[in-house]
Amino acid sequence: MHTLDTGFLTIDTSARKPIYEQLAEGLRALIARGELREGVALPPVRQLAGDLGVNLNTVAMAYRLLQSEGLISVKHGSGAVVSSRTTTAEQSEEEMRKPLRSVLTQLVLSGLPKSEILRLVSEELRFLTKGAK
Amino acid sequence: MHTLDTGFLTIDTSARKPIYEQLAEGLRALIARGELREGVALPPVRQLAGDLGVNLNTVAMAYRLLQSEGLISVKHGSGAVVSSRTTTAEQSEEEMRKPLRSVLTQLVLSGLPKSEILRLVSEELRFLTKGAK
DNA sequence: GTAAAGTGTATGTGATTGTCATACAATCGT
DNA sequence: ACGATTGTATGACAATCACATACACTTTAC
Repeated sequence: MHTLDTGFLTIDTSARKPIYEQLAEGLRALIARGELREGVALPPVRQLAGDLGVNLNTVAMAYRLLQSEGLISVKHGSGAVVSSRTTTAEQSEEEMRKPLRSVLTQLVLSGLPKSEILRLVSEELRFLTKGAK
Repeated sequence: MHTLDTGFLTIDTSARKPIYEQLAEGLRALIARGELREGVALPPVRQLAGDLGVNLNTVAMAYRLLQSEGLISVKHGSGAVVSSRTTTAEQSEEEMRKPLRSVLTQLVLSGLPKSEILRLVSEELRFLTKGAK
């Protein structure tokens, strides 16, 4: 498994999912958990790219994606800053359910009992909302 | 939103996710819920492809993917049959957690309260394990 | 104030991937 | 056996991803 890591972020270059997507996902998690709070500056694209060993444009793409979700504010010449802890673009309930259903289906098919799945979910949720203000 | 539909399966051609992946996902869900039970034959690739308006190879790719997960058995000349209700390849706990965390993160960032998320999860889980034997 | 350093952005290239059209091969029914 | 029905393999084309490089905006130092 080809993985790149900075301590805060881990990406798997052999995964089907694009690097810039994995990066956005990792940053999203950090923002959700409050490890990157509103107003905090994200590392410059070159620095993060260098740390991970990927191209700076790949990082830039992740930043633009997060910006389009309303989570960060990117400004040419200055940098990127966490701007919010909630996404702006609101999605329909069905759009939220579909990925959830997909993940739960996988867990069910893997043979995990319902109770164990619920335990996993609760644990992850607790972790995610730990740093809530 | 460009969507193709057969009543049982719905795919979104404008989505980032490949069609064959969406197809596999939909079929996985049908198997998990027990709407496609062990021994039942899947539609021929040409039929499903025709119904959806996609290429037969796209459907064939989905079938091969499901076969590699141990859910169905595909045989040249005969067809594809549901072979199991649990995936064979077992994944580490971390491999199962990662997609779950990603989905939950999205839900949290969308502003949904923890209680509401748990309700969603329970509801989907109940639906998924409804047709359990 | 202006230059240099530091920041994100735009452009173009090669490799990979997704979807398709078409031809091939295995199995089943009669 | 033969034809019909099924999955499979091959090759073409477009879209996407990650990269190298050059560009443009902001801040800092002096």
